[in-house]
Amino acid sequence: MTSSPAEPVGLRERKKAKTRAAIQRHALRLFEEQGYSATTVDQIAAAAEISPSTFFRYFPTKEATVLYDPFDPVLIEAAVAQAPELSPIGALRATMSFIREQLPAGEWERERQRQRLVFREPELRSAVMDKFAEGIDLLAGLAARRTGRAVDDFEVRNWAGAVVGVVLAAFLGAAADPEADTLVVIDRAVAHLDASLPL
Amino acid sequence: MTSSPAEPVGLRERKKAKTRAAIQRHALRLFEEQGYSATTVDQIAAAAEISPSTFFRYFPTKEATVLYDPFDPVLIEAAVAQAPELSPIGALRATMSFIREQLPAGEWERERQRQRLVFREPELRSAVMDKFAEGIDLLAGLAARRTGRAVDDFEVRNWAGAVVGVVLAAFLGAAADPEADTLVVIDRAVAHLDASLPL
DNA sequence: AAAATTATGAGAGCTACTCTCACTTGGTAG
DNA sequence: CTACCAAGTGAGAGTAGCTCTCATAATTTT
Repeated sequence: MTSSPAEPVGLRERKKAKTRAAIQRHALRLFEEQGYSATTVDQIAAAAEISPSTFFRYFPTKEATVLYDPFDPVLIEAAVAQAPELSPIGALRATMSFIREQLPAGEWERERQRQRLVFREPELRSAVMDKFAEGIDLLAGLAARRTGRAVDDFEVRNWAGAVVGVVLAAFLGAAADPEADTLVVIDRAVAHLDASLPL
Repeated sequence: MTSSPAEPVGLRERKKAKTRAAIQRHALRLFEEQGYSATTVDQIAAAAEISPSTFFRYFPTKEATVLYDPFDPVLIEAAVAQAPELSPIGALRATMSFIREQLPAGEWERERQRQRLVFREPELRSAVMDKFAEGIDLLAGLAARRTGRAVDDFEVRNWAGAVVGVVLAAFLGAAADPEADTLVVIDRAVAHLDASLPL
């Protein structure tokens, strides 16, 4: 029984991780160069030097190559682990500082590229929206734990919805302006919301 | 003051409207009965007694049969037309009362069915999320006009994001509970937001 | 080194969606 | 009323995403 996504040990595991990374790298590059829908799975497979059928063993769909984010679970963990005396928004903002400090510059640049791609291509944007919906549950859970309220408390859920909405608006704004620093824009947005709708 | 989409005049137009309605009706019925992905376009076409190629002349994609809402533009128009002295949230709430009063009971029941379907099927949910993103622009425009601010004003966009987020959270909650009255739930949510984050 | 496990590739098949072309039907002008 | 034009339709071919199966090759394990 293999364990959780720590670091791959056997040769097999390492090879798999490498193949997965190669597929994603080439996919993102091709999408950037020729656009998302103009790029076929066969092209990605050819670039990554695997067969098309192998592609689908690594990613369930073409769009998963863009949506897949190995840092996601790490961030959630980091958010949960923030000092318990912080308010929900405080914890959120602290997590964002954490990202900025911890993530190597190269990784962050790639992450930005991914974001631009996702918000530019309509097909991908709708897929991402789903993640924002999940975010409501996630945030409600986080806030409930910190404030001692129930997860399905009306005010908690409403608050979580407002936060996600504000972040979404900030993202959409930042995606349009390539100069904008996403994290700064989001921080400003949640700070402003927190000032009038704290929890 | 038109409460329903423009009425077709010629025989041709009427026939087209009828075909479109038939396709959508059969599609929704089949989705309800067998699930969305288990239903093929060919089945829908057969049920509506048209050829598969004709299907795509009426709807660009399979999911469009669920997403297509002829009342959408009517609602937007209604929202814009609300008394100018109302606050943005006031106008929004007034528009919802308007829906309740104007829409025949049967139509509203069908609309609820559509909503349930859309939030249950993951493929459809992500498609709908895109509409919420559009909603931010829409609301920002509405609010900007009513308050005399710019559409890309930071507070206006942030407010619009919060409203959409809160509505989204309410929708997700209402979709889970078949007893809930969607309009009431949404009204409560925006009222609560308005109390602390007015514009 | 043999055996058990697992990754891979080739290929067949399904479905959403696009495009072209010939045919029919509704609207209209003479 | 007829004759013509425009618009709606269906048949069929083709592309791409995605699934499934089966034989082969690679990696562990014994």
